[in-house]
Amino acid sequence: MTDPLSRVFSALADPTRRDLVARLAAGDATVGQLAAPYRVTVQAVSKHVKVLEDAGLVSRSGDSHRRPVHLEADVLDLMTAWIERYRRQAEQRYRRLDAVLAVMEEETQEP
Amino acid sequence: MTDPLSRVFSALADPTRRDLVARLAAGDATVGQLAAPYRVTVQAVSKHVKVLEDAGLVSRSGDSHRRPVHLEADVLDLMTAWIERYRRQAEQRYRRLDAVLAVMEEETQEP
DNA sequence: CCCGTCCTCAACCCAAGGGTTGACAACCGC
DNA sequence: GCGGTTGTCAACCCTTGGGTTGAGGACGGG
Repeated sequence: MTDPLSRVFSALADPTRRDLVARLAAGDATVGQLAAPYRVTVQAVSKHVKVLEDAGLVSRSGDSHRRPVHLEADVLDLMTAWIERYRRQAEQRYRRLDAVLAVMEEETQEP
Repeated sequence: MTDPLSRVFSALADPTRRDLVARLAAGDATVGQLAAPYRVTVQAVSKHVKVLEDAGLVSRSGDSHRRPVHLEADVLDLMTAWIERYRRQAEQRYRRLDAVLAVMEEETQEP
């Protein structure tokens, strides 16, 4: 599971991590702030943040100890690009099928 | 992990399953046809298809034994909706930050 | 300078996931 | 109706993943 897309999808497969992303969309935050609302330990949240970081969804620019976690929204586009590609392809198939059905309908009406 | 969004993200976290989706976007196919290109056993592919089905990404309308697997593209919108929501929110934050910086710039120029 | 706070690393536990083999049910062609 | 093809179920292996506790490292405010 070394490919970037798998990491991103896998990172967002967890509800806690999706919640982290949702909250980080509203602004940067430290690990402590992020961990506060949950009942899990700070260590667990730290792990989650690391997973998000490895997926490129999040960054911590500073080298300080109490550095804020920052959402990297660009990576989200990677997913949307993948998804949209196949959604559109499938949609096109439907349209083509509709066209075929329309032609068939026409042909039955004038033999 | 019972929530739909987690299931969808988790389903697409696997490269093989993403490939299945990609191929199904081009048209329906049976499990056998789907399994052919891979080196894993048919049972493994059958499992993958079941995961996609549980996530709602795929359906098998017929009750026949050799029923074709069909991509349900609508579910992909569920993900895009989630992603876009937070991507835009983050984007807005940037714009607001830019606005603030612009105002600060202006104020320094006319004291 | 030093104490408390904040965070991470390490080791471990248990559940879930992807893979395999083996058996078996259901269908199709004949 | 029978034999081969096609797909799924079941049991099992091993790895990954989320969680915990325990220890320890690095700052920051006094």
